[in-house]
Amino acid sequence: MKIAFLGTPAFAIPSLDMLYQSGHELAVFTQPDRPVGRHAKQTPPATKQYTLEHGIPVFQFEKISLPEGVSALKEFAPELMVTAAFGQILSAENLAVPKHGCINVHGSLLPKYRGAAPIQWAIIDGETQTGVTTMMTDIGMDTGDILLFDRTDIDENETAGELFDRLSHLGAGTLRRTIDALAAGTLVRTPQDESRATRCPMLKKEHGKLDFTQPARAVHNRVRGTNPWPVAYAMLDCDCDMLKIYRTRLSDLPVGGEPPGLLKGDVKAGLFVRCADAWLEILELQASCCRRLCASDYLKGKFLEGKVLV
RNA sequence: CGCGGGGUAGAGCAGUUGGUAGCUCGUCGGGCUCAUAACCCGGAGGUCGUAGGUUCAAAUCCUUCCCCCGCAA
Repeated sequence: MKIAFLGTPAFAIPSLDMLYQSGHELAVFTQPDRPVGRHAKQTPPATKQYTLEHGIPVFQFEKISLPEGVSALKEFAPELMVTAAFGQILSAENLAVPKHGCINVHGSLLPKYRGAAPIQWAIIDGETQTGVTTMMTDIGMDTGDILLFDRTDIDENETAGELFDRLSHLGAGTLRRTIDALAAGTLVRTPQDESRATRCPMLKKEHGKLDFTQPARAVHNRVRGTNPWPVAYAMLDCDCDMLKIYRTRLSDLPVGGEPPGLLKGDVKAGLFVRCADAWLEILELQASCCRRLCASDYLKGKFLEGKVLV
């Protein structure tokens, strides 16, 4: 089948690869190269790199809904469009191009977690199960009819990055089954139950700010859900240094009347921060001057006992 | 040339009124102990990122370059 694939970051790669390996005629539409890193080096998105390695035509538009993008799409004349973490809103004009319409691969069990960061929010909210849904894209934000889905459990310590990776591969399988059903004419469209719909916002840096007056599990979920981006952080009150916290683990250490944010621990025992109801063990962190370290390494050269995170 | 922090034993750090290096952990050996990741004693391990300069003398002052990291984008 002639398919226009619209996707941008690594999440889209397994789906794109599946389509490529299946022998479909592909063209990839993605975002323009963006400045990345400390020196703002222009970097192509993951999907573009894939196309360059496999000789697939690639088009980059700031907004594919503008006339330029629409005409490029029409020129390719796909029978089907597939989107996976594309990052742009499609117009009715875009959607009208392919006769089979547009299938979106979404990282949640719709209608829950519509929007830009479903995987991270599922973890931040402490969900124990999530999945991938394929749906017919319409004008709304992830509101189209559901086609197929796959469920998966979320591990108690799984990070957003790890879940991202798993769901991207799970989604490739869901997409394959969806396209097979489309080709076989057995695809069933199920409207979303609006009463059960939830929407999640795009993640911003501020979403990584930790609040130790919350229960340890909530803090733990925040840490997991914001790794690898934007990454949970807190301030060391004594020297105003920012600590990024990459990994934590729930702990059953006995609690007394300690204030929230209090740190304790040593090289042997590990590093713990007091949350509303319990101590949370900090496993991996990074200060602004230093590289990322596991807590016991960090404690070799620092003495945090009694200091407070805010 | 956007702002800033940093490169010192295997690891994390201290040491900048210049006088060839210390701490914590690890590691090796010994001891204590019913025993131990606990405790005690001792040892090994560093051309202090690179190149050059100032000086009787540089981890420490000046200059070049390389690399790492936080912020901002």
